[in-house]
Amino acid sequence: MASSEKPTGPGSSRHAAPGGEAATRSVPAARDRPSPPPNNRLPARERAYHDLKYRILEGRLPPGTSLLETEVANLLSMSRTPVREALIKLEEEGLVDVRPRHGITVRALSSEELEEICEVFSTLEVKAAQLLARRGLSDEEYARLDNLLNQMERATQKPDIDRWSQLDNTFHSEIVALCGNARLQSMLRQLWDQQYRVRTAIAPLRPLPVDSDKEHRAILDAIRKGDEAEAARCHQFHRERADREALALLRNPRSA
Amino acid sequence: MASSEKPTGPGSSRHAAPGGEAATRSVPAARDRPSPPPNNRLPARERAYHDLKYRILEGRLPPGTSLLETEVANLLSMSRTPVREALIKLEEEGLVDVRPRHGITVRALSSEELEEICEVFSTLEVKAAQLLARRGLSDEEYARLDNLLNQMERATQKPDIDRWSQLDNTFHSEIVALCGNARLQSMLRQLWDQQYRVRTAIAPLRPLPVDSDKEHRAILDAIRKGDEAEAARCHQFHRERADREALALLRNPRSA
DNA sequence: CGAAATTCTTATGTATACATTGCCGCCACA
DNA sequence: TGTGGCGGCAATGTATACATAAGAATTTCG
Repeated sequence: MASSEKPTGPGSSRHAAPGGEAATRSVPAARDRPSPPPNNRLPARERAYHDLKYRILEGRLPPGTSLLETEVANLLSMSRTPVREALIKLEEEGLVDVRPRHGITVRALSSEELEEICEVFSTLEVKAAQLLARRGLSDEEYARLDNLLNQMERATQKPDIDRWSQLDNTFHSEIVALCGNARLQSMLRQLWDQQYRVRTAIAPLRPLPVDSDKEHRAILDAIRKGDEAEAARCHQFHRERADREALALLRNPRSA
Repeated sequence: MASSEKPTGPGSSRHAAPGGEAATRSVPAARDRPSPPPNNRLPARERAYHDLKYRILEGRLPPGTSLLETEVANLLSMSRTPVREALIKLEEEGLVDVRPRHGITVRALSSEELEEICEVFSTLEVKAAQLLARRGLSDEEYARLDNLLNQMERATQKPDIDRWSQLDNTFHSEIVALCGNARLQSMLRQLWDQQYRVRTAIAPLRPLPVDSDKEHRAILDAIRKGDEAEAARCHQFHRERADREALALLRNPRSA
């Protein structure tokens, strides 16, 4: 629920950056690589928030890093006040721990916590697929998703895992974005951020995603047919398999 | 007006997590009436946070109320700094809107938003029941839940709707607390707070909860048996019926 | 030598002063 | 009468000064 991107705000059109990219896509591709902090004339608090979040997600402030408020303020060349305010948000979002006399610490997820997050994440994403099946897809939307899957299959064949991962993120986040429940979307977004580092860490280690490609097809077909139960089942199957795979990769530290 | 706090004893927050660092965040005896702000020697920011949250949930700051930072600071007899920090958290939790030159506004949920929240809430609560069925219940835990249901049935017969509602909250929050997923629990807690005013508003209007009593039994039985699918199905059925009822009550403004 | 108390350091919590900037109303002009 | 610009106001954003209290270090007493 980052206040910088209000999910539903009825009249909440924040003074958008003069970049003017918002109007092209109806839905800002929710989940993807973290965007670099906007250098615009944003208030310092926002700069601090985005900048810190970016550094954390990118791993430039790795888990366990611990800094004093003053150090962060110096790092960002501003006073402690906006830094504190940004840190409150980051803490609320679960990205940092604030321990009153020991500075702030970039949160490291234990594998239990990661599992908990995965569980919630999957539950909600499955729900999104189900809702989308209920809501239905326009031809245009279907074409877009179909196109994504085609690209992914091509990426699998090359193979270009990096590109595939990116498309995969897009596919999943599109489904969530289209499902029509903004709250669901924003909660997933937050959980995504919390997992981000881990996911990117294991992405290159994954086996060729042929299974995923097939499962994605099944999900899209079920959604297209408007078969809620089937969509939920397919998506759940997909998530469970993928999460099992991911958690296994994490436990086997073959990453080094 | 029996506002007897602490319905759950000190033994209820038994998290058998292997990691010893479970003390990251206090486990606020799940879901219940909002507790009055602790007058202890808490930092001002915390006082502001709890105090405002309490007032909002209790309806003493009704939706739509709008105040300037300075006004809030005066109201709470402290400077703007801790107030701002508290407001950031409240905004992040979706309880207030902060519009840069117009002060803060206590958030009013549209019925669409409420529906969205319900959807997410139900999804997660059903998951909690499923997880709990998987994890299993100790005899002591079962006895406690069983006891709750007995009390509820008695409350239904009297009838004492107020007490029933309170027990109902306890039952549901116990299930969530026992399910073992702390993240799930905290997200549900937050969604609960967002719905709180609405729920309490319609609670007295509901018909006699005989259906709910039966459904609760079915849920508890399924959990006891360790039948995940059945537990999920029962809980989902329960939630869907209850939510439908609640949303219908809301649309018919017989409340006046 | 060890433990406890006391002082000392310093990070944080809070207040306040100051800068900034959006907003409102007023007035000139068409 | 409607519109657009301008000036003043006042609320917020930010910096900084100060109070407080948690740890750390040191010293003293057993």
